[in-house]
Amino acid sequence: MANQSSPTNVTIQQVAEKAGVSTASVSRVLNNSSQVTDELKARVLRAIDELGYYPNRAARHLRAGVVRKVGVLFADISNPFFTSVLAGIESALQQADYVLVLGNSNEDPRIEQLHLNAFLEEGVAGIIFAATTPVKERYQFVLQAGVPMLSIDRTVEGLKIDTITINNVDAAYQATNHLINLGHRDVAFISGPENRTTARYRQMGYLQAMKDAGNLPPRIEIGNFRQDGGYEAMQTLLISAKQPSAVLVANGLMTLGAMQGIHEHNISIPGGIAIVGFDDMPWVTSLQPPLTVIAQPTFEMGRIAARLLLDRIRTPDNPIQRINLETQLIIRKSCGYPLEGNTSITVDTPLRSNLSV
Amino acid sequence: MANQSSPTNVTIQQVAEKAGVSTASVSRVLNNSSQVTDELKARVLRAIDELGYYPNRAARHLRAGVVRKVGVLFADISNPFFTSVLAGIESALQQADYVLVLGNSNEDPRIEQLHLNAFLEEGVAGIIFAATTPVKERYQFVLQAGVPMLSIDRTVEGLKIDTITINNVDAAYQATNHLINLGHRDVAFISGPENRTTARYRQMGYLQAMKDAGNLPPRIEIGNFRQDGGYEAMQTLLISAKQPSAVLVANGLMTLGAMQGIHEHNISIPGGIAIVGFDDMPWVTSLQPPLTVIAQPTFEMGRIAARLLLDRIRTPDNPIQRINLETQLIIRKSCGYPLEGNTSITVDTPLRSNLSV
DNA sequence: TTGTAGGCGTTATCAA
DNA sequence: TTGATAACGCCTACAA
Repeated sequence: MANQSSPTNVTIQQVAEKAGVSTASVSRVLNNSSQVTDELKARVLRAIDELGYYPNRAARHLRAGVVRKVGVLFADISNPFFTSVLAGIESALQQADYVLVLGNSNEDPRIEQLHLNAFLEEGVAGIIFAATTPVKERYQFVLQAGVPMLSIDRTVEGLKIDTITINNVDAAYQATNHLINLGHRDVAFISGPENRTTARYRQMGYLQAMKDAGNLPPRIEIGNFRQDGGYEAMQTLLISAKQPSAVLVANGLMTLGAMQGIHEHNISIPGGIAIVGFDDMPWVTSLQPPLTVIAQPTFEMGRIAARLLLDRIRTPDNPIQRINLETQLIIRKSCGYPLEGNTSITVDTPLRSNLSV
Repeated sequence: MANQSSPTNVTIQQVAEKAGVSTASVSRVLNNSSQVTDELKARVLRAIDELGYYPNRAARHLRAGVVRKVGVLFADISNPFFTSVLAGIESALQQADYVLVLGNSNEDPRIEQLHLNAFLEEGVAGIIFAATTPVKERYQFVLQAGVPMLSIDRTVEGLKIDTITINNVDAAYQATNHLINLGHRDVAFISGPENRTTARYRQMGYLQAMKDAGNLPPRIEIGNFRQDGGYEAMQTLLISAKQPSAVLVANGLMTLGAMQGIHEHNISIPGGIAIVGFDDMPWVTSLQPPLTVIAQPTFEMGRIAARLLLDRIRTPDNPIQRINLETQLIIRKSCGYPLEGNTSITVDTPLRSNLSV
């Protein structure tokens, strides 16, 4: 009894016939609109059940002109950071009865364009994305098509769209400061690709903190935001003439690579080297020692992004919002205790934000 | 110049008018079908460009009755295991020019039903899912609607659908054997929820290995497949009268929890306790020591699942396939070296499969 | 080669 | 309260 070409081919027509009513009545029952006799309603519902009827969204959408569907385009869906954000988005969309269409650009602007086009054709009501490039021209056509976009995690300079990020500068500043307060003077920074705004801003925070601490000499290695990048950057630091006594790593995957590098050199943490990572990922408490990290509210970030986008869809002309979320420096054991007693940061307490992007 | 309610509201009509041709001609250009004058084509394309026209998929789908769109419904999208599978699916779908609609059931059968309904309404051509329950009746209605399903990671007994899993029994058997060959006699197993087929099969493999090794006494703790579950199960084992000398953990997140528990008790690995985990996740090489694990081919699993489903969509009446993928025991440093010299397992070599589900 | 027109499944308007 | 019908945007016979 396999269905031929088109799945779910029972229509409102057939339901109407079976129930002995008009299609209009069936429609009314479906949308439980106002006035329908209980008797009629019952007949229709029975017919629906017996036939295994499902409304066809394509037809609904065509008719209504409005679509409860949102496109989500990430740059690397296997990065746990994005995964967690995705979970937040999914949660909010589901609550609002929106469907989520997912794409992965894999950091490739070409693939990104493909997905954006597919989203437009699919008729999504809005798009949440993490841009692969900072070139605003690549994204204009979506806005021109009347589809609102929301940029998450990264910013696209000059593009007038809602944006949700974390306080990158401040977060890196505080983390660096934490290390400096513990007595470290040689604090290195493993950064990310320079065309990524997150990398740039975090680097700014790091540099500022080093400067404010009396012009300590900065030391920066650039990684690729992936595990191998963190590993290699750490190698470079460790085999250099003068090893840093502490290091701040700009994202979660690179932190893993860096840890591996440190272990392989049999250097103790925090005795031999102190380390602060980004992202409070599931594994950080299982590392040895448990990691001090800058926690981003990833799930919340996704939730807020989705809500903001839905608002925008409803009221397109509201003022553009750029939301900057607070991070939290979570102190565990990878940095040790004060070498000089002057730290003011408390364990597990959110930081004040006194710097902003 | 913000668009009102409906996005992308320029239609084939308007393009036709602007180009001074009929809608049929525009359509022909769009689907670059056979015969159209280059001159006409050029005019149409220009009009399309100037108006920023995008075809409306709802209308197309309504017309065509067939949809290049697949639903993916996972039980926990923030579990990195699923994330990696998802990446594989996305990759295959994108290649085939299919759109991916994502849902997260959060292990809740009610939400699962909601998503399945939404998928049907959305008109997906097929569904890939990880079942929240083993009750086949919950899924029948999808098949009755003519939409093929593919079960991934888990099986739904009695449901005649394509299924793709790993050789759970064999994998657990081999891993347990590895520990036994290293001289361990008290090997515990941290299992998962009993209504999950993966947990059941892995447990079977463990029990069989213990039995085959001369009826070694098994010891099983049930966790929830999440991090806290692994932590608690490990606590129970460690504070018990007789600590096991080795433990096998049934999934990746629980392994993290177990590691944390071990570290907190200041027990050395593998000296104090040996551990083998499931899933070769990004973090396992950064743990101290690097973890010996059973690696599932997660990305490939997703890819194969997507391809299989697309095949099924094209040819619905082909015989049902149940694909069982090989795993690989990757030996690192969390089990130590042979206490009695009789292991036959090589580092990083795929295992033979001599047991099957 | 190009145009006309009907219909895909639904909902909303209007009439009964 | 219920029914008939037009329209959403697109594609494809069929006609010109």
